[in-house]
Amino acid sequence: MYICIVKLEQAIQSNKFKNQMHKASLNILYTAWWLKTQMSKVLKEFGLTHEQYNVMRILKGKFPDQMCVKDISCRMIEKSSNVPRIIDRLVLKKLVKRADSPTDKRETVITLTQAGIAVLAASTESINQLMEEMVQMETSEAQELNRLLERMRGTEV
Amino acid sequence: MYICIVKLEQAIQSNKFKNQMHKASLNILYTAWWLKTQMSKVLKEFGLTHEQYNVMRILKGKFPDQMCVKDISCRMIEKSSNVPRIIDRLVLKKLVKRADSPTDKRETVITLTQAGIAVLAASTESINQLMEEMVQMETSEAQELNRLLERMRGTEV
DNA sequence: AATAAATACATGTACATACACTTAAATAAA
DNA sequence: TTTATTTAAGTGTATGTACATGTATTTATT
Repeated sequence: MYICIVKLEQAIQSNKFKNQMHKASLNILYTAWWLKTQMSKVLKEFGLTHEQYNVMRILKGKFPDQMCVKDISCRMIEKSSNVPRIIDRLVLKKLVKRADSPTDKRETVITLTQAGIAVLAASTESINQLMEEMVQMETSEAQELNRLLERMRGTEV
Repeated sequence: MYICIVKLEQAIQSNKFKNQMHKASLNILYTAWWLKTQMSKVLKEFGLTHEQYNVMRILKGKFPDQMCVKDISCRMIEKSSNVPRIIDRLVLKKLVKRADSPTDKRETVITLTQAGIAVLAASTESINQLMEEMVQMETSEAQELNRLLERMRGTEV
């Protein structure tokens, strides 16, 4: 049970925005923080961080194939994440395993373990449930939101 | 000069989205990361991090009045930021000064220094310029984006 | 074939986040 | 007034980010 502060003005106690665009950029940063915080609360019950979960989701996308670090990296939402170290922690928890690549000795290849698959399935179930409870939005609205976000990023300078 | 990867599908090399809502949440996280990265590149020229800049902007909002740590904290975009430590670094760079509160001995009060004001003004100028070059968006679109982001957060569970 | 360049990953450091805990001071309760 | 509670700030630790550097290996060049 939680109450969400809807308005950005309340959330950051300010209404001094240069223009709607400036407000939108702060709104995106705040909404991303809010999303991550809500999701992290759920993931914590499974002993996972948001980033560890992201790596596991990526691995699942190719499972049962192995993936090398760079292929995981380029699929991360936050590109400058330090994937080797996130993997270190997943290995310690025995949720993934790391091995030398047979084709390229520079690479290490990663796969989910059976434990990893189980934890991922359970946590994904909880995350999906959270999203359904938390976000009440029409598909058409979500679609428009996607369009506007890509419009925002979609320029060449 | 840079080229921005517009589409989320390209950015995270995936098109397996549960639904538009799921895609929208990834899109927000990715756009926030993209925004922060672009802004950080500019701020780096001034020796500032994104978070240090945020604290300085908040201080400017009340200048020349002093602000205590909790009043800064509750205005931060990312609420769990550790403001005392961000202030530590700004003090080291002599961009803000810290003093004991005269009215409440538990509090410390913070103000921008003259150097802080100058650095903030110059960096804000660069940030505004970046935003204008980078984002080509109509006011009406930005307004709609703000509406949808608040719609997304606007639920009680 | 020998050397140079590029690539893949790991590691080091400064900064930040998330969260628990400590300490001192202010406020409320007895 | 004394004690208990709450509050403000600071500190400690694990994790992550951003970026530079190191090391081994592969690919390209001569």
